[in-house]
Amino acid sequence: MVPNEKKGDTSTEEKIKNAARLVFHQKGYAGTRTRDIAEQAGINLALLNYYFRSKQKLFDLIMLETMQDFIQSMKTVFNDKNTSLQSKVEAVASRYIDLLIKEPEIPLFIMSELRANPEGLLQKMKFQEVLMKSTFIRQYRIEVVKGEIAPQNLLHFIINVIGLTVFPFVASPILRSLGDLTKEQFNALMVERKAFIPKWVYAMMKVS
Amino acid sequence: MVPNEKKGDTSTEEKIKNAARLVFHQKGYAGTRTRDIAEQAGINLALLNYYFRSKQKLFDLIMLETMQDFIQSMKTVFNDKNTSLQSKVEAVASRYIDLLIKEPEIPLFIMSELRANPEGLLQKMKFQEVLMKSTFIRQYRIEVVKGEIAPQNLLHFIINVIGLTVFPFVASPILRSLGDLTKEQFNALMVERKAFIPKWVYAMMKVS
DNA sequence: GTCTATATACGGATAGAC
DNA sequence: GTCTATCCGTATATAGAC
Repeated sequence: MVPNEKKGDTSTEEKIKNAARLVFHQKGYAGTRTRDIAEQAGINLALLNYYFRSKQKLFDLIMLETMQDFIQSMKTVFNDKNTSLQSKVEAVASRYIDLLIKEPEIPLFIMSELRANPEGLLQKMKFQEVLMKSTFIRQYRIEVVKGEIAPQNLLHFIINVIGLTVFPFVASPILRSLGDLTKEQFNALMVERKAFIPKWVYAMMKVS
Repeated sequence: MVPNEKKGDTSTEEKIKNAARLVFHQKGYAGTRTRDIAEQAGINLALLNYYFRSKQKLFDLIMLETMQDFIQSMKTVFNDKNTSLQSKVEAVASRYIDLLIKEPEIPLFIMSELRANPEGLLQKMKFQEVLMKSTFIRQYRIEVVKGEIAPQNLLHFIINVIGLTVFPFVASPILRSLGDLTKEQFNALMVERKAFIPKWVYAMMKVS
């Protein structure tokens, strides 16, 4: 029987990767047992080592892919020369919120694992280069010069856009408990924010 | 030799607790080895179990204390009937930023550990009651009625205040890498935010 | 109360049959 | 490629001497 490796996610290797992504995202590296992954994938524990050599190697792979997905999805938006700064903020908020409704554990996963591994991955991803040299940032600087935006530190702007978008997902257990919200009610609240965030950010950035 | 139990942190029990707090906050429950705690405390591993029975019991204690400290420090602010809403936002931002500069790992610690343990602690802490029945929230509602604030969902207001304050500390590895900042430069940026956040929040909340 | 030595359990990884 | 059985290091926890 030839395994259907091209059909997408049915190959054993893909099943393991998908299971690993799920479990690692939920429990982090230290909290995950290879046995959990094997069970989730519906395969035998030995196969995990057969395909990926070790827990660490499998984790590194998932971590890299996760961060790439998270960044790559924004590169296009940031560097579109045909859209205004404000519409870029709209696009970022909208896309991230859609993504995070599907995979809400990603930010906490990335940030938790990054505290252990300080500089390793961050430089490899050239995070700084991708964002800081983008059209997005150039447009921001232009608006500051034109007086449309108060001349605060650029990082405040970035923190605010990302924070308003991502933070509620990081803190969702607390927020859901505070408002006594179901998962659906919480998600609806996040969808509301898609329209608010660009307006909010612009209002903030007029403040000196 | 009588151990100086009253002198503060010199008793063995306190030494272990302080070490445990430090290590758990940095590495989380799963990532921490009891040996790390013993070493950090400068005591023998067996003493840890002598005083606290198990890793789990010690962790539960630290977790509870950490969350209480985090909430308790705000109860006073939230319920002060003699200060305006805006000055409460100022006080919250200012106090949290001071606290987080001293102990920046706390938010990530709480949120990471909360994703595992869903409802257990949150209800025990009566988070909802403390905040939702506070003077802070009553004043917010009054300003909405008076038309000073656009009638958005109350949770957006809370998410925004807390998010703008806490998020940068959660994401600090990424942000520091983005801006190529030393710890000191990062902290200075956070101090700047003390003054900005109340202004920003007010500007946002006028937006419909 | 504090130590050394040790029991016990658990998790990652491999050997080897099929 | 996939399984069962097992090895072996590591981590929590306890026993027992001092």
